[in-house]
Amino acid sequence: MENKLPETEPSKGSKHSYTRETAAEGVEHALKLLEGRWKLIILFHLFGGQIKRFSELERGIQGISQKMLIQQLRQMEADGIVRRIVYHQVPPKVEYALTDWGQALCPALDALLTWAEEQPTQTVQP
Amino acid sequence: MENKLPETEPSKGSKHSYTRETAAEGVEHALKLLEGRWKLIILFHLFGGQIKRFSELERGIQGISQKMLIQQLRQMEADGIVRRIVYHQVPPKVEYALTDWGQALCPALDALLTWAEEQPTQTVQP
DNA sequence: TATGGTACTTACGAGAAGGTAAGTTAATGG
DNA sequence: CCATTAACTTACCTTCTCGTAAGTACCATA
Repeated sequence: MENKLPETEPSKGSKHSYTRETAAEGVEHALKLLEGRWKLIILFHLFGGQIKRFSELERGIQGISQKMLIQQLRQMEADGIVRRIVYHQVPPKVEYALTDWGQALCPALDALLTWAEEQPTQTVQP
Repeated sequence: MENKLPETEPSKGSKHSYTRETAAEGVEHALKLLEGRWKLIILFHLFGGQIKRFSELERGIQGISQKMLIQQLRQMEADGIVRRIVYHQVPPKVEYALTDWGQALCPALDALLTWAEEQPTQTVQP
């Protein structure tokens, strides 16, 4: 049984070569950066070069707590996805933006979104 | 500061149009299908049209328990990613393969892998 | 001296996810 | 009659994630 897809395994043309294990690890590593109840929504608030203050994000994201907002932002900052810009003022002002690499997530998320759109409707047999 | 990426937000050319919230939900939905300690490694064992028995997967995946293997396979089956082929024999024989849609994950995972490869090396300031 | 605004930080608890180990089923060969 | 084999299933426990709620620091203003 042959399959007609142009690619049957990821990374056929990559500069790296992967085994099943290292490819899975690589993708797992990428997914770990995106896992977290609030990361994607934060990401989408910052895509397109947008720069937002902490309080703007807090107001813009329905249901998030300060603790979670800060936690997810800090993780993404540590991962190199988010840039933190501090103004030394009182009251404090801190802005958040994506790094170039963070912005580069777009096409990848787009591919996932497109894939998800094609999900066949489930046929449930009783 | 301008960013040079051709796309600044996901799904510019999609047949669907997304708000920040619906796009985030869509990607979250896609990620949820892939989350789980063992799903990716299973996926990579089945990519390329491979068909494997339960016991082959069990032997091929280092450290997985039967409980987890079955759990993750069943979830992916319910999600339409994995196909389950039962032979009515004793002792039992059950094979697992990817659906066409499951195979179509490849380019999306490839995009993620490529993105992850480009992660800049972190500069940690003491 | 008291109040407010912004960006955090901490303590505590509930629930989900994952691990280990043992049990179940059903036909077949000895 | 008993053991074997493959594919599960169940009970129980630990660990991780997330949520709520409250507190902190700093300076400006009234």
